[in-house]
Amino acid sequence: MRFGLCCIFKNEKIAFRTTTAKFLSSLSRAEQLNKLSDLCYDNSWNLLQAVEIVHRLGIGAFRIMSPLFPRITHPEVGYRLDDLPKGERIVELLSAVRSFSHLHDIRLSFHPDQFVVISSPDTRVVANSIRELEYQGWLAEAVGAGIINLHAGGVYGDKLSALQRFSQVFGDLPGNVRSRLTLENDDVSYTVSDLLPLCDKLSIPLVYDVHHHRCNPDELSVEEATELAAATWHRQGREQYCHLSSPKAGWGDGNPRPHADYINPDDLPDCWRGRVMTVDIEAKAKELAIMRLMDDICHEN
DNA sequence: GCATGTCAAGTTGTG
DNA sequence: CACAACTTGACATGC
Repeated sequence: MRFGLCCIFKNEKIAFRTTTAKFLSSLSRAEQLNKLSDLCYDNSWNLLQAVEIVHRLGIGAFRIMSPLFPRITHPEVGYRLDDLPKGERIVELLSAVRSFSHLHDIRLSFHPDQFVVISSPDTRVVANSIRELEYQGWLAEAVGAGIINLHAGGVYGDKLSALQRFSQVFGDLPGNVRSRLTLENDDVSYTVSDLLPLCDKLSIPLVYDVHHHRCNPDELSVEEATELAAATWHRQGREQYCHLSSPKAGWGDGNPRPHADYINPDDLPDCWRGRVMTVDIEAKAKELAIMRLMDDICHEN
């Protein structure tokens, strides 16, 4: 079992930068591109540092934050890498990330944020989502990331119609996105059993989030969901990918959805132990939570 | 410096 | 109806 870190660190000195469209719009175009160039260069450099640190810590996967290149798909202040003064040096850094990750078997992934909804009935939302996915597909190719993980989106009163729209848009996505796209069960709407038929039909691997499953259960047990999700990966000869977190407020009274700082080892399903799989750890204490969990598992028995 | 409000974007459930 | 929650706070601004 390999563990994955999501986006940022708690203690390590890695700080990804960002900016706002509002601030950029106060600058001339040349000033915008200069600022964005520095920022994207810094973020690419930090990404290379990040995968090196991850490897040093014995962590086997890393989720890359979506806004690595902030506002790149924004309608007013958006840009292309070619537009940036340091564009070529940025490409070299991305290439270095790919080489390092490949050499040391670090699995890289993306998780587009909540604004990417390809099942929306609103065509503008879908168009924006496709633009964002095209950006992430290109970036994933550049850094050697194999996964772009999405939620199914809203229900809009009818899950089947929503999934039908998902299916149609999926068919029109560029190949570098489609080959990386995965679907994850969420904590309010779509369960593993909601998604499995679509995953089977479109050959989309299913990322099984056990915390979401516990918040939003279906008729499947954790063991069954694990096996059924595994099949969607193994059919393609790929290693299964899952998500794990612990509830900040515990499993008793209160909202179990917010994530705790650390992982309670009891929340790690028994049937995951010893499996060949990747488990992204969604915990506020970031790499510290992963280190502690690996330590806890070591000292069990 | 440091505190505070703001930041492109969607959808749902809760109080 | 406002707001939190979601994979994740960082930055701009004003004192």
